[in-house]
Amino acid sequence: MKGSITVRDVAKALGVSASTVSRALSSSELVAPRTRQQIVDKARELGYSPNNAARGLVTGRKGTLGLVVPDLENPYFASVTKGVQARALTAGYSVFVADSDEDSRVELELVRKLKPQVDGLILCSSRLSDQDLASLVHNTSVLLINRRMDGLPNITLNDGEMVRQALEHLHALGHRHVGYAGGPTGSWSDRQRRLGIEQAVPGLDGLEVLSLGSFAPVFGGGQSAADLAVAAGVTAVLAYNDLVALGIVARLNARGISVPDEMSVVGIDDINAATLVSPALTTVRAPLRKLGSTAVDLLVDSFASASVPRPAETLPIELVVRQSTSVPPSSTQERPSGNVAGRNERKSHASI
Amino acid sequence: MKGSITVRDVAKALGVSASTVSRALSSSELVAPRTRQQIVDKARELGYSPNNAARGLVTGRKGTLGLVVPDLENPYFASVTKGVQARALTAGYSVFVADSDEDSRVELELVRKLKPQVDGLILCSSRLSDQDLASLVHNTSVLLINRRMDGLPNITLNDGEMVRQALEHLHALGHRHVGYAGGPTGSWSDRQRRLGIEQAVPGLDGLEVLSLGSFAPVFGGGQSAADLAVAAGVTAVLAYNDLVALGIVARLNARGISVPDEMSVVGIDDINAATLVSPALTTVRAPLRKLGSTAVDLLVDSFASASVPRPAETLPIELVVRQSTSVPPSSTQERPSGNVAGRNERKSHASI
DNA sequence: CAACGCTATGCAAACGATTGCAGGATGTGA
DNA sequence: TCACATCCTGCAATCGTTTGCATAGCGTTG
Repeated sequence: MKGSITVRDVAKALGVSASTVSRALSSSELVAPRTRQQIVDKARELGYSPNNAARGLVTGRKGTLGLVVPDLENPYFASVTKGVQARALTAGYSVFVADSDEDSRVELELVRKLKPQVDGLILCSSRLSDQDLASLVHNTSVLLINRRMDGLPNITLNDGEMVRQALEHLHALGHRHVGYAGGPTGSWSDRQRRLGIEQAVPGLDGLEVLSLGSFAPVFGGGQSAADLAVAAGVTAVLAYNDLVALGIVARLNARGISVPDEMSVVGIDDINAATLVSPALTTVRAPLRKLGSTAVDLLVDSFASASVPRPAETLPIELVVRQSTSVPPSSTQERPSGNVAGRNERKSHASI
Repeated sequence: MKGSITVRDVAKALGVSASTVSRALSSSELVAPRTRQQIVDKARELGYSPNNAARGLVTGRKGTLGLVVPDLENPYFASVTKGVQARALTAGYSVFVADSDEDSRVELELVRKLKPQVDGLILCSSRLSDQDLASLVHNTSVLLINRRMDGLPNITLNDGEMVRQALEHLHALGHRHVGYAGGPTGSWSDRQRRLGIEQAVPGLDGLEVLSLGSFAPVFGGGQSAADLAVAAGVTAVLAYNDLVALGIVARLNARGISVPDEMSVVGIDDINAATLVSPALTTVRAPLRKLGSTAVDLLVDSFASASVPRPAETLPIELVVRQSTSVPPSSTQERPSGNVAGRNERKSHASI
């Protein structure tokens, strides 16, 4: 900060002017090749690195991006952040990371604070209301992850395809009575997934999907969901995400119910922890890092051609079969906890 | 960004000079109360917000901090990052987060790039060589987490106390033959822990601690360590961190060796995943978020009184007993895999 | 009433990089 | 050898803010 190397220092060391140094390091064609090489070498030798603030002052381009996530400790967002960070680095941006702690008021404050400091803002699974979101559009480039809003560039996962692949897998194993441990109310992704379930069920002969309710998207949420699944008498559970699935598995284990012999469990996301537990979790892999890196690409593209927003992008996903799913217990075998909840009469229909 | 309001706009609107506006909005006492009120009102009315880049250019204070971690997806660093972020927010700083991907060359590049953009840099578990690190000291305020270097403010966990509490716990349960699944060679923390083991063992009657080797601080590292532990014939393993411990537990489970009945396992850190598995991990809790928030405090303090560096700080830790530890199997009971490795003859001595 | 002191304000020079414009060096062709 | 085009390079202004210095205005006091 104090005695840091400036473009002038490099210039003086070579007996050229500051402007030549500046040109040599950016718009390469306007300077003689030999001079340029000398400058580049000298700059590296002196450890020169441009002062972004000063550059931003004249160009308007600040070289920074902002990323707001609900919870850095959630492995989902950690992976997305990692993807954003890596891609931003190669694209020449530094990134401000902010954690809203799942609080929309904090998120709004963060966005306000970050806005004037960045070239663009990435909002991941934003908890902001539509109108708050809309008020940002005017002065800033914003990109949404896991949320859609007209006029804003965004990127989402194919939620419908995720649940379809999971259900197909369970159906193929022979399961006909499946519970869905849903995500938080108001979650855009959860809505998409319930929609996807409704669309997938008719194509899967004899399959019935029962909503177990809405749960916090964390380990504890899964623990509560587990008991409801047992009570409902389903043979398999599809969870909103891996953390919920892990909670379910843990709770079933604790109750002495074997996974997958007595109950199959499928997660979504394929976070790292999915392989750390036993049985390892069958899940639908979401390319989380790619979600982050693509977000950066789209945002940076939108700087160049602000007028032509790319169509909303959807990333491909993939089922990963591990040890938490298997064929259902033979129908003659009695379930330990009994089947108290009346089973839905309708066949081949999701009661979501 | 384009037509944003400047201090000059506010000045013109009131017929005063830009300097007066600047002063009114910062060093409040130098301007007449009435004028100041007018300026403040007008500024708010026009929606003025200062351009941080321009301010940073002249004051040198940029209002930003930089944080470099080896891997954002590692829950350890995710928690530290969360702590840093939260504390920086209340202290009025935005924070650049960068992920070095465990690569010291990448880390050096990141540091170079971040250095001129921030008021201070927090390096967590830096992989940098001492000389690279030393070269940064000159121009920048740097704070080290989990590493000590003379002249640099730093904060570390009490590694010696961590292993001591873990060993005391195992000793109290009756274990006398304990393996240590160590961290990566060259890790400052691992060295401290081995030192701590040597110091703790003499006080624990009859205890013998055997080094199982050095392992990558991840799940896979633990899996390899597990087999060595069984071969060494120990009744308990202390792991370098929770991820290693989880790997050990998983591998033992896979081999049909019961934890904790046949082998006890203790981790370090208490990451979230420690409770997600079964058996839940007994571990030594490290206050990771506090590690991050304290780091910010120390760094910001160092801005004010650069000449008086605070003494190196060490955070308290705490043993958390869960289900992965128990009394050792009775000595008459034969271990499944036999005890092939000759047991160290020395009593009450760590062969670390 | 004059001289002095204090306070509030303006002027202008920075900070470091970029960029339009002008001018110097060089080479080519007549 | 001269004119002219071409290609590099330097000068200087600029971005928005802060801040040392100068000064105008005012009140106070002897």
